[in-house]
Amino acid sequence: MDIQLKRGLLDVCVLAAIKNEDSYGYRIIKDMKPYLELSESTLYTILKRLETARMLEVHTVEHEGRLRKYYHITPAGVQRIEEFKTDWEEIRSIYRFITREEA
Amino acid sequence: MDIQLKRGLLDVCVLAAIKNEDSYGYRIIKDMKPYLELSESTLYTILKRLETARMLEVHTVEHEGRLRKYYHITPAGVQRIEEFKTDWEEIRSIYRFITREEA
DNA sequence: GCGACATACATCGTAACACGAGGTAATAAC
DNA sequence: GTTATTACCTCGTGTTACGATGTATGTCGC
Repeated sequence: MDIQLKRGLLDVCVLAAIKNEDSYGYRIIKDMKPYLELSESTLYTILKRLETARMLEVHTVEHEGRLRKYYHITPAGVQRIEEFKTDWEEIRSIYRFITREEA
Repeated sequence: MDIQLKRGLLDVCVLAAIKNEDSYGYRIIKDMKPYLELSESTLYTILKRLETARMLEVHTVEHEGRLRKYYHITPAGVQRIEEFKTDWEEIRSIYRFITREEA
C-alpha cells in the first residue's frame, strides 16, 4: 500500500493493537501484519512518539531472560482512537469525491 | 483533520479534481475546499510532483491578462486513481481492525 | 486615483515522519 | 557452533505539508 496512505493509520493502528490487552513491540508487529505491515524501526519510533504524547504507558517485564516492554493505553490514547472515528466520516466523504463519476 | 491522514489522500484528490475537466491551481483549491482544505503552497508542490510523475500535463493559457496553467490528467493519472480504489479495500480492513470491539 | 480584495502564480525553510541498515543480546534447535 | 527466533534500539536519509513571503494583474468602492 502507498506509504503516504499508511501514515495517518499507523499511530491509531498501534493504539488499537494494545487497546484490549497490553502488548509489546514484537507482538504488535505480528498482530498487525495481516492488516498493515510495518518494520521494527517504524514501530519503535511510533511507540516512542505515543509514549511522549502520553497516549500509552510502559512497564518493563523480564520474560525468560529477555526484557519485554509492555505498553498500556491511557485515556488519551483511547480518545485518539475516538477522534479517528470522527475523522473517518470525513475520509469517506473524500473517498466519494474521488470516486464520483460525473462525465 | 489530522495532517498525516490527509497525506495519502491529497495527490489522488487533486487528480480527481481535474479528472472530468481540466482545471487550474486556484480553482482546484476552491473545488476541493468543501472536502479537504489545502494551502496554495501545498497545492503547487503537489501539482509539480504530479507533473514530474507524468500524471498530469500543463498548458498555459492567458486569461484576462493573467496567466493560467491548466492541468490535464494523463492515463497514468487515471491509473493512480484506480490504484487508490484498490487501496481503499485495505483501508476499510484496517478501519475494521481499529474499531473492532473484543473486550 | 487609491486602497482593499480577489485572482493567480511561485519559492524557501522547517519540522514531522517511515524506513532501511545496522547494532546488541538472550534462548532454542540442530 | 551456527542458524533462527525473540526482543530491543539508533542513525541517516528522502519525502512531504505548510507557513511565510513574494510578484503581478483586475475589480470595486469611495
